[in-house]
Amino acid sequence: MTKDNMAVGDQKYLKLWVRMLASSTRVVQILNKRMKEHTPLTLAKFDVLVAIDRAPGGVITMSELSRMLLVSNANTTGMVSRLMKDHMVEKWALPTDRRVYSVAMTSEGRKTLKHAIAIHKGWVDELLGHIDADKIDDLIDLFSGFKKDLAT
Amino acid sequence: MTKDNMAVGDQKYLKLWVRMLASSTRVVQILNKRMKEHTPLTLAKFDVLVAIDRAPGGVITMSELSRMLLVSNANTTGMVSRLMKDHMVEKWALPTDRRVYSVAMTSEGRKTLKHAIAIHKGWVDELLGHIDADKIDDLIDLFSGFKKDLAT
DNA sequence: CACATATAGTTTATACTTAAAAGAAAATAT
DNA sequence: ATATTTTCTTTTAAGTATAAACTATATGTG
Repeated sequence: MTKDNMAVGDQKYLKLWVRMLASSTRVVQILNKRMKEHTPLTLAKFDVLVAIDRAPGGVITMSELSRMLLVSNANTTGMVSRLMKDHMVEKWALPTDRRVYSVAMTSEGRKTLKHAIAIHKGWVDELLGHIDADKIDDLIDLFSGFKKDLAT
Repeated sequence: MTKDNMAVGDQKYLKLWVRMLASSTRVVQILNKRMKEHTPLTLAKFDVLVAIDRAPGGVITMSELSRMLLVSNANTTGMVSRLMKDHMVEKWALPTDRRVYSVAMTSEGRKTLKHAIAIHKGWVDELLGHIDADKIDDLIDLFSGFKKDLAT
């Protein structure tokens, strides 16, 4: 049964969306609160460091960072500025194209991230732990399916 | 298989969480953009109006609104202020307890919401439409399960 | 009554987010 | 060569979110 043959007045997709959004909002709130309590990072700053860490060589441009994080370039400018003030990352213009900036972690950033990754994983395992493990692969596939279609 | 007997180094919960968060973030971005294009509301303002609409008699206090929306009281103050400036809601102190404020929609708010609800439902059906309908009840149960445990 | 405590809401300071406009540098087209 | 366009990033203005401090009111308790 797809959208096409759903009964008029059926609210199932809406109900699912409301609960899914409430769940992820709540998990984000908890992860953010714990991250602030246990590290010098916020969840948003953690996400930036993870994206830099995953880039080849640990170096990434501002635009690539925006794409990874699903945020605007304007937001990336602000996040990187705040992380520079925190001495977690550094940034320099490419000599070959001075419009482009490279961003990388400082040693303090790498050390902070290493700790944060470990405790973050534990929290996620805890907060999602009620989900049956034999359902997880299906769910991963389900959410992967969102990526494709979703143009604005 | 629960968290207790998961293999060391298993990243399945983390992978699931990353995809779930990316999916809901993307859907929120799209819904917000469309809401701003097609109504005088943002998605956050829409959520406030929906919560008021669901309250008995269409009247709700600031604190109840905060609980419904899973946001801080401070944020509710700001949201309601902006919606008052838009002439979508009104607010008055209870005569029996002047600390407490009642919030309700104006007729303009109700008219705007009615239109917004209809088009929002269509967008959700579209954006979640790739999910098999026979999985939906299970998924609703799954996300309902998040609510219970999740203390900070 | 007076004083302590609790409750409802707002203010302030800060962080994160976007769209739109602007700036700077590079690429392309005369 | 120079003008135009494109690309990369930042700035600006506004909205959304929180914690912590504060105001106002209500409710004890002696």
